[in-house]
Amino acid sequence: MSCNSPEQALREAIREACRTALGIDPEQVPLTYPPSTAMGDLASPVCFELARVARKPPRAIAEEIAGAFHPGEHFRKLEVAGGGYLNAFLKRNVFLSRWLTDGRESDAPVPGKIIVEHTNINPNKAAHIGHLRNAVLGDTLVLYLRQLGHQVEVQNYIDDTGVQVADLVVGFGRIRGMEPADVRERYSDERLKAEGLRFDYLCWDLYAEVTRWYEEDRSRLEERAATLSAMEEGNNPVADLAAFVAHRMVKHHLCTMHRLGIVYDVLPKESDILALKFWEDAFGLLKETQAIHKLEGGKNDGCWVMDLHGAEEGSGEDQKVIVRSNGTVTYVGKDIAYQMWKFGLLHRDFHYRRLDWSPSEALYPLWSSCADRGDGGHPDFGKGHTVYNVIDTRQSYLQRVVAQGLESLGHRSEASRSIHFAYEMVALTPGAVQALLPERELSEEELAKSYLEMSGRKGLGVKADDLLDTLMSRATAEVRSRNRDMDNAQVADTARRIAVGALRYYMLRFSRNRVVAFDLDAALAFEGETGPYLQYSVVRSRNILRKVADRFGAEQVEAGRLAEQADLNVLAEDALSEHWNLAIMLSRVPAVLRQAVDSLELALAAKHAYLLAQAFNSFYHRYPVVQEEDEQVRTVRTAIIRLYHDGMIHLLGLMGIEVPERM
RNA sequence: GCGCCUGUAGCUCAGUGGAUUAGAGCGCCGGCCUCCGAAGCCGGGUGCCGGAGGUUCGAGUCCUCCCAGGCGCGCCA
Repeated sequence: MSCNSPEQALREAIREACRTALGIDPEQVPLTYPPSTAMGDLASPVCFELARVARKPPRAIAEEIAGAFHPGEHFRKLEVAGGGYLNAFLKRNVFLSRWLTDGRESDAPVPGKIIVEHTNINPNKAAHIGHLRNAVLGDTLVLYLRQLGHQVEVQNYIDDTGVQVADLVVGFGRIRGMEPADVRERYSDERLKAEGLRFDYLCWDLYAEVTRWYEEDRSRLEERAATLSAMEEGNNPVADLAAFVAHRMVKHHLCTMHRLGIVYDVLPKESDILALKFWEDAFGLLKETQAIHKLEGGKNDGCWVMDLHGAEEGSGEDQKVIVRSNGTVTYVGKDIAYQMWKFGLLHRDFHYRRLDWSPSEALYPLWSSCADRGDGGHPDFGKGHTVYNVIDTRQSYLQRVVAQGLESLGHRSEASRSIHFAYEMVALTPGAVQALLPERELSEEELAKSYLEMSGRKGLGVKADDLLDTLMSRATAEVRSRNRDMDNAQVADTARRIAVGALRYYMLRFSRNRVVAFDLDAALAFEGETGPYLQYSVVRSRNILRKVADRFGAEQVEAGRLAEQADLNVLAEDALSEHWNLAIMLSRVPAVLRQAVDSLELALAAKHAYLLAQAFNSFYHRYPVVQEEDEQVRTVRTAIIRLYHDGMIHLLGLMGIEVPERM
C-alpha cells in the first residue's frame, strides 16, 4: 500500500493527537485490529504503553487523545474502548472505492537481492512428502517476498557427492552386480519409459536394500568409503556413474516439483564447490580471522574446530569440528563456504551451464553450476543481501554454526541476514504406516511411538508423486461427475489445479514448528479447511460476476465503474456490517503477508484466506446478487464480489494455488 | 546431562504486544437444493487451555519450577 494508507494515516493522526493532548511523542504507534468491525476497523493499544510514561490510567489517556484526534480524509471517528484501546472507523465508501481500484499492486521494489535456498533433496531417491513441505514452504516464501517488492533468487542445492549417492553406486555395483556402463544402458530414459518404470522409484528401493546390505555385514561399509573417495577423485568410471545417477535423480525431482508449480533459478552442486576449491578459500579466511583454531590433544586432537558462542563448556554443543584430523573438511565446513558464496564473500564463483533436461522435456530454462566451460548469458548469481535457508529444524544447530562462521569472519550483518527458515518434519503415525505400507512390518518399539520420521534408508515414506497421482485421480472423478460437458483436456487441467491446491494448502496450513503427522484422509480431503474449499468459493464468485455481466451488461462488473457507483449506505445496518467485513478482511491481506514473512509463519496467510472464504460463503448464502432487484443494492454487492474474486485469485496465487474456471 | 520445540474439544489444529461467553476443521446428530453450483450454508460443545507457583485490576497468552512427548548435541551428511 502507498504511504497514504489508512494505517499510516492513523499512526500519524494519533501521534499528532498525542503531542497536542499530552505533549508526548510516542516512539511508535502500534496498530491492531478490533475483534469485530462493529467495534472499529483499526485499533491502537498505544495508551497501554503511554500509561507508564504519563503515569495515568490508559483509559484516561485514550479519552484525551480521542478528544484531540483529527479524522482527516480516511476516518469517520475515533472511539475509546475497553481498558484504553483507540478504535478508528474508516470512511467506508472512500475506502471501498480505493481498494477496488488499487488493492493488489505489488509493493515498490526493495533494493538488495534475497536468496532463498530450498528443496535440497539428496539425489538418490524419489521425493517424499517431507521434501514437499520444504519445497512448498520455500516456494511460497519466494512468492510472498516478491509480492512485497523483493528481488528473489531461488537456489536448490544438489549434494551430488555425498554418501547417499555413493550408497546407490555401491548398490548398483555390488548388489545388482552391474558395471557403470550397464547401469546407463539398462536404465536409460527410453528403456525405463517403455517398461513403465521410474529411475527415482527404483533407487528408492535400492537405497533401502543397500542399507540392509550394510547391516548384514558392517565391513561392507568399506565399499562406501572406497566409492566416496573415487567420487572425490573424479575422472573415473565410479565418479561418472555417481554423476549420472545424481543427474537423473535431479531431473526427476525437478519434474515432481514442477507439477506443483515449483521452479528454481539455479542449482549449485557440491561437486563444483569441491572442484573449484571454494573450501580452500573459505579455510584460509577462517584461519586468518581465527574463527577456527587447531587443537593439540584432547578428544579432537589435530582437528580445526569452531567454538560456539553462548554454549556452556561441556554442554555438548560447545565446539564443532570443521576440519578432521586427516585434513578433510566436514559437511558444515562446506556449508560455510557455500553460505559465504551466497553473500559474495568468497573470492571465487561457479561457472554456469544451462541445465540439460533431455531427454525429459525441458519445462523451463534453468541454470546449473559447473566447474569449467560454462555457457554465457547467465544472470549474476549469488551476492545476496539476505539469505533464507529452508531446512528442517533438526539442522538448527548446524545452521547456527554456519551463521557464526560468518560472524567470526567479521561479517556480522551478513550473519544476521543469514536466516534459517526452520520448520518441523513431516512424520507418519504407526497407523498411517500400516495403512500406506502394509508390506512393511513395524517393530514393537516403532509401534509404541507417537510418530515415525520418514527415512530413505528404511524406505519409509510416502512418495510425492504417488500422493499427487492419488489426488489427481480423485479430483478427476469429482470433476467429471459434476461437469458432464467438460472435455478431457479441461477435466485434466481442472483436476490438476484442484490436486495442487489441496496439497499446497495442506502443507501450508500448519504452523511451522508443529510436526505434521501425515494424515492421508486429511491430505486427500476436498471439503472443510482445504484448498478446494477456497477454490470453490472463488469459482462461485466468478459465476456471479459472469451472470451479472450477462444479464445487466459487462460494464456492471468492471472495477472502475463499481468504485464510482457502489454505495454501502444503501444497505441496512446488519447487512452493511457483513458486506463491510468482507471488504475489510480483503484489505488486510498486505498486512497479513508482511506479518507472515516477518514471522516466517506462512500459515498466517493461508489461514486468512480460509477465513475469507468462510466469510464469503456465508455472504453468498445470505445475499443474492444476480436476483437482487434493487439496482443500487445489486451494485454494492457486485462490488464486494468483485473485490473478493480478484483479491482471492491474487492471494491464492501467492500460495501457488490456481483457481480453475469451473470445478 | 545440555539445548530447541510441543502439550488447548473425541481427533487434527488456530488463538499477534492482555478486548466480552477460548475458536475452526474432521467426526457425530438435526435442518437447508422449483431460488447466483450442496466441494456449500444454518443449528447442536460442561474444553481441570499438561501441573504448580508467581507478576497483574485482569493470564491459554508474561516469569519460574515441575511432568509428559518429540528432535538435536559425530573427526556422518
